[in-house]
This record gives sequence, C-alpha cells and structure tokens, in this order.
Amino acid sequence: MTENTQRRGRQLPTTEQLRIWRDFIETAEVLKAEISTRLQSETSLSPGDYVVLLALTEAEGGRMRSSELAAVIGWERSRLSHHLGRMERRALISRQECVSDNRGAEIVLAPAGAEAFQGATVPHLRAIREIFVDALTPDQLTAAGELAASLRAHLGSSRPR
Amino acid sequence: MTENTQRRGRQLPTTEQLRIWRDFIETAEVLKAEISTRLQSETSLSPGDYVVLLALTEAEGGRMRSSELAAVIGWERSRLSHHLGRMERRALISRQECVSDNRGAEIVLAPAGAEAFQGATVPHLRAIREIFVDALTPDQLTAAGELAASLRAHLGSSRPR
DNA sequence: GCCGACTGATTGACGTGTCAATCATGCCCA
DNA sequence: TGGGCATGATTGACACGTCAATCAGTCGGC
Repeated sequence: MTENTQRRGRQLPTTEQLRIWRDFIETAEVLKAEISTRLQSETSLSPGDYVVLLALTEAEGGRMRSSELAAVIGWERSRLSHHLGRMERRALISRQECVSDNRGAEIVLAPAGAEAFQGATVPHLRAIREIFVDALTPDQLTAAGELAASLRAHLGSSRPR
Repeated sequence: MTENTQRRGRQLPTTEQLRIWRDFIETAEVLKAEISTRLQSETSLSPGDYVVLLALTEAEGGRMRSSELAAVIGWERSRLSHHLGRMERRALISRQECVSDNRGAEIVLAPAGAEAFQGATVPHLRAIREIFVDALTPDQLTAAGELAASLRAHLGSSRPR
C-alpha cells in the first residue's frame, strides 16, 4: 500500500480517494433530490419539467422542434419524448405537426406551462442559493466550477463522443 | 440561522453562480451514468447491486437483516425491498425468514452474488480512478472532499433530519 | 419514378426511485 | 389478557432513464 509509485497499468484508488469519491457522488445525489423535492412541493414541477420549460420560454415564439429542444438541453431524444408525453398529459406543453417537415414535431409552450414556469423560477433559484451557494465560500464555489470543468474535460478526452 | 443570513437570503444567485451549479450537478450526473454504464457492461452489475453486495460481503456470515442493510447503505427500506426483489430474481441474493423475529427477513449473499461481486471490484475501482481520481490534481481531490463536507453540513443544519 | 438509406420521433420493455398504503408480528399496559 | 400501537418489511402506483425496435417521411442516385 505504501508503494505509491506508478507501476505498469497504474494503481487502484486508495481508501481515502475512494471515500472522497463516495462523498462527492452521494452528496451530489442528495442535493439533486433535495432540489427536486423542494421544487415539486412548492410548484409541482420536476427539475426535468423546469429545464424543458426554460428552453421553450427562451425559444422564439415559445415553440421549438423536438430534436432541437433535445440538443439545447442535452437530452437523448427518447428521454425527451417520454418526458414530453408526461408534460403533455398535464397540459404544460402541446405537440403540433411541423409544416416544413412532416416527420417533425413542434413542441409548443402551453399557457399552463408558461404560468407554472413563471411561478417556479424564484423558488427554484432560491433553493439553489440556499442549498448550494450559501453552503460554500467564494473560493469553494470557484473550486466547484473548476472541478466540474476538469472532470468534464477528462471524460471527454478519454471517452470521445 | 443568523439575522445576517436571513437578510442576504433575499438575493438570488448570480448568472455565474447558476452556471457553476449547473456544471456541478450535471457533471456529477454524467459521472454517475458513466460509472453505471461501465460497470454494467463489464460485470452486469449496477452500482446499486454493487453497494448491496459490498455490504453483504462485509457482513458476518454474508447475511444481514433487511433493515440493518438499509441503514448500513443509507437507503430507504422500500427502495431496498424493490432492489432486493430484482436481485433475488437474478439469484444474487436470497431472502430467509428470521428466527429471532418472525416479521423480519434475513438477506443472504448467494453464490452467484459473491462471484459477481468478486469479479466487479477491480473494474469498479479502476473506473473510479480513471474517471475521477485521474481527472483531478491532488489539491482538487482534497477540495472535492471539502466541498462535499461543506454541502452536507449545510444541508444537515438547514434541513435537520 | 422508385428503391434504399437516412432522419425525426415515438414506443415498449425494463431497471430504478419515491411515496403512501398495507400486512403481519411483536410488545406494552390498563 | 386482549386491545392498540409500534415495528419490519412488502406492495402498488407512478415518475424518470436507457436501450433497442419501430414507423413514417425525406432524399439521393439510378
């Protein structure tokens, strides 16, 4: 265990590194769950709903092609399709046929969706501040951003998409 | 909660803080998904399976009361129950009635489960090193641990369990 | 014009997670 | 001692995610 030098294929994580990994990933999960619970109870929107509604709100005319929406928010198309199905049932959005391409669907922000989004944005931002921003010093916040960037960069380089 | 906190509490996060939050939480999700995919493809175990099998492996006699198992790994009981149902179908574990308390169930590590766990531990650790430890400098790794601790502490104080 | 490949989007099957309800057993005490 | 509450565990309903299959419409080349 003390032979910490790099040998051929390199070594497995130490106990301490493993502990940090677990703390890190579990904390992120807890945060996500907490945001999700708060959002849900205060506004009846899930984080997924929020992301979709945000993109639609910022889109020209409150409407967007399904595949474009998927690209903007970085979701797989089938995931989006399932989610839109659930949102459509709740009348948050509606689907319309696309004139320029009969295969395509246009996703339209519905009145109920616009209203729910309006009501959700302040609670959402407040929750982020309370459970994330307020918990960290400015230095830690910066470090968090750099951490995320490093992890993404490394992931991208080792597993090219 | 001090009065100072309460006053500052009226402010919403800045754009930059929001960006960091999103980067942070999305990166954690991507990492989790990546670990999950690798583990699944190399060993046919999910992270959840791994956690359960780890706890059972370390338990006296490879068996544990269901509620104790839930406490050890920090899961809700219903979540565990659902998961054990799926694992039992795959013969990774089995359930036995508990002699000392007829309400209780004892979860027993099955041979297939022990074997799968053995085969999974090195790939699992390697994946953690590759996508997490190797991506960060020693300082960043330390910072990650402190970040997680701060976030947990803050969450615990504002939302006491 | 027509076939075959490509593309946009949906679907079904299934694993995973939460919440609330249920069920049986254990335990306390009036 | 028996009624009632606490406890251990499971279940059902539903939201969310991934993967593979499907389906319909577009487009290029012959």
